[in-house]
Amino acid sequence: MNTRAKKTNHQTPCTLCPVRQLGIFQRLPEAEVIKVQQYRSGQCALPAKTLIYRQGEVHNHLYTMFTGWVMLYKTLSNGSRQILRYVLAGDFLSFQPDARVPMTHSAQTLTETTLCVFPRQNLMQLFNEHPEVAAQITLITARDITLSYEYLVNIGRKNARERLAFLFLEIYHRVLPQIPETGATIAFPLTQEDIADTVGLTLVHVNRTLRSLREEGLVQLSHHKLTILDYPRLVCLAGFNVQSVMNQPLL
Amino acid sequence: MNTRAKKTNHQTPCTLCPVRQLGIFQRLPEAEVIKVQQYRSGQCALPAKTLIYRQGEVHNHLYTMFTGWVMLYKTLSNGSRQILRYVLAGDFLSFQPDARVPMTHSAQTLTETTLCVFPRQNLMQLFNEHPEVAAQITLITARDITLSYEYLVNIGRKNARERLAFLFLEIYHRVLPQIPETGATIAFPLTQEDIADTVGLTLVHVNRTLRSLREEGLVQLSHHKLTILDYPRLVCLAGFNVQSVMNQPLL
DNA sequence: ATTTGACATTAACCTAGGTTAATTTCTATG
DNA sequence: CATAGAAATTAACCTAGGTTAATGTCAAAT
Repeated sequence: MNTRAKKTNHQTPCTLCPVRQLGIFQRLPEAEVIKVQQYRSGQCALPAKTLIYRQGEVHNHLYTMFTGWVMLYKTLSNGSRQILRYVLAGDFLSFQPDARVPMTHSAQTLTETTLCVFPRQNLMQLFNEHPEVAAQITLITARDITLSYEYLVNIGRKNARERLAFLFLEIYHRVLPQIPETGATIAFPLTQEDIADTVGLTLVHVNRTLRSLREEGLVQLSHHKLTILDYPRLVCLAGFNVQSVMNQPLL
Repeated sequence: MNTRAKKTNHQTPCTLCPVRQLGIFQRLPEAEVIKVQQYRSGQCALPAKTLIYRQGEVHNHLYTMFTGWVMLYKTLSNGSRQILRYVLAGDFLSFQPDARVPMTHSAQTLTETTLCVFPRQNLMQLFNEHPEVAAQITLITARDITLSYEYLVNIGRKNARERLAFLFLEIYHRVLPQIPETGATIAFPLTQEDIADTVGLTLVHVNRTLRSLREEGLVQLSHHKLTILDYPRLVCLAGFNVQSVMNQPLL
């Protein structure tokens, strides 16, 4: 967990950034190392399983995902964990209302990850100078809420098979924004325990449910590869709607 | 449901608005009637149980709650319902990334409600002219996500008693931002079915759980009045944290 | 090539919460 | 004040998913 962040040798220009609309962001001269709060350059590369920030601690940076997978989660006093969201290329990270208030959740990399770092202090200045960026941030945040609401429905009102189907479709469409062909495969770095903590089940029941989905020829998940076998039936089972999962255009 | 919105006789000046930070908003010459899309003045009063907008339909207005209770919810194809959030005085309503995309959830009044209406078209203009407002909107949105994440934990990783305890504390603190004395009572317009659809249980089990909480002297809920009997034990049971529920100051 | 620890898999058993359905308040309305 | 519909309450029974625990598989590290 104490691994140092590495400044990437090759600094991608923001014009090539997956978050193109945020290209107005100035590259910043410094970044940070996890936890230790040490400054580095505008992009930083983190190994898998690195804690980016921890629930209950103050954190003063904003990030944009360049590559990799990050999960946001909360830990309860009884030790259980609820995963809130997976952060993928182009997504925002660590946006909370007040910089002085401790983070209400933790963030950890699932895979090797490259982040773009923005010190939080400049945020108000940025809003003043670039209202389009402010609007963009607001829209992205609104999208995040929409997704979060989908998660609420998923956990609150669906059974195990429906919950997994939804999660797979959500992730698929965020990784590859297209309708999958039969047999389409993506990398899927979550463990079955991660899946369980995302959809509000136990890992044992996730395993049972995965078998059931596999036996019915809906999806195949093994060795961290996810294959969509029957997209239409999966969409129907999950009650899935692409809109709720994708970033929307500007208003 | 087709009830007309009434233009309130007495138009409260924005300076007296519960959402003080949004005082920069111009009062607008027109507002709207529900669904029918008919325009009225800047504030409108709605009776209880009125649909403000419906999931799947395009909706072109933004609202601020002046008084009353509104719930946001999604309906599934199997007929079940997940309530996403209760909107109280000072909160935002109907903010979605793209005005052209149909709403992903519905909004309905629980009580008599007064809303302040802002046509969505002016939003980008507003961002340009008043970056402080943009920042404020962004912060409120960020707070909404924080709350939504609490709901995820509540539904995904807590048992029935914990879920209800959390909901009661959340609502209490949003209605009356203070630590309740023993015996403190607030109006609580939700039915047991509403509670069930909020916390991912059935109404029968909500009723059982309410009895259990009452018998242990934690809370009393009857005739739409909620009484907090043992705040400390309730906080402990719910794993409740006030920060996650309240609006934060400006950054 | 082995070891080690993290993941995945399965089975047996159990319980929190769901289902159904009947009965009892409320509360709004004429 | 009578009545009807909505909301609350309760009981009996049931099942989806949880718990525990044993075993198997895989990939990184020596």
